[in-house]
Amino acid sequence: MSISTMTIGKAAAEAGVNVQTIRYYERTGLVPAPSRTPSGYRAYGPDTVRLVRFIKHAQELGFTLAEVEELLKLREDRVSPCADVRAAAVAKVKAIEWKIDRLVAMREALCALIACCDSNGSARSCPILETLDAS
Amino acid sequence: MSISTMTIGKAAAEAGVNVQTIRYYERTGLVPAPSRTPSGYRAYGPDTVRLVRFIKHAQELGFTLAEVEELLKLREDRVSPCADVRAAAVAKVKAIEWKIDRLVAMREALCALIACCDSNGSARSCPILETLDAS
DNA sequence: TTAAACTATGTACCATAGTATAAGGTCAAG
DNA sequence: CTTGACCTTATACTATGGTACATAGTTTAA
Repeated sequence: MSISTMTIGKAAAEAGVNVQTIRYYERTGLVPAPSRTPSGYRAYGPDTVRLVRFIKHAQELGFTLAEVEELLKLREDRVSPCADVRAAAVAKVKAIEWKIDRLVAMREALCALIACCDSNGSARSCPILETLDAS
Repeated sequence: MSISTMTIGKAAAEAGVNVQTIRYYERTGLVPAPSRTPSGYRAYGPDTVRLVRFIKHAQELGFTLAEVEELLKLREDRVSPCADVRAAAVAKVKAIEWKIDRLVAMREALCALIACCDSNGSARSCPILETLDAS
């Protein structure tokens, strides 16, 4: 194990996931297979920790692993013919903006609910369903 | 089937889901069991369609069905002692704001990627991982 | 009045994203 | 030089969110 490489246990701890999760990502091709020590132990550099953290952050935002893979492909392909890559990135931005808009609407609805709760008025119609109803 | 009630097929079509999905939501308690026609057919009013659409919208924003249930409970409980409900709503708002912030960061990263793609410069480091790295 | 198109229940299956377990090999500390 | 904490592969199991299928009853339109 050279300097600045680590075992899977260390990498998993640093990334805040468990060991099996990293192996699962490797199996599915989301995280590249690392080099091995002479005895067969996986030897990870800090990039893998960053990558796994990225995956977790993206998942918390509601991206599936398949979508994360797309995002990662954008990064990898950015040197090659730009047209497709750019289109994919633009599509992702649109999807993200749609999510942001809907989350903002949901926040407004919840804040209205809280305000209504504060003023303790009699129960009228719920602002959540109303706001989210508009597709 | 009275006026303004519909069969499960009609309700599912209006909500844009399939029939089994509504039955699944009923089984899990997410959607209330509707009244039945004499022959045992479920008779839905327009509220169910709205509810199912709400669930689908919330899911698209990355909320799990369990979280959707929480959101719906906020609505139902809003007449009862406000303290807990308010706290739950505030917590949800915080979670939503966290999602918004991260999505904005992700959008910025992707826009930077697009800009870099447009200017067609030589490949430097990827802005996606950098921006999302900050937890 | 009968065939198509719906509905009912119940059970089984699917994809996604892991998590656990078994059976064994490796390494570092006492 | 062994004990315990780590690593290996392989396989099985879990939870979530449905989806499909089998079997049967109902409704509707030609």
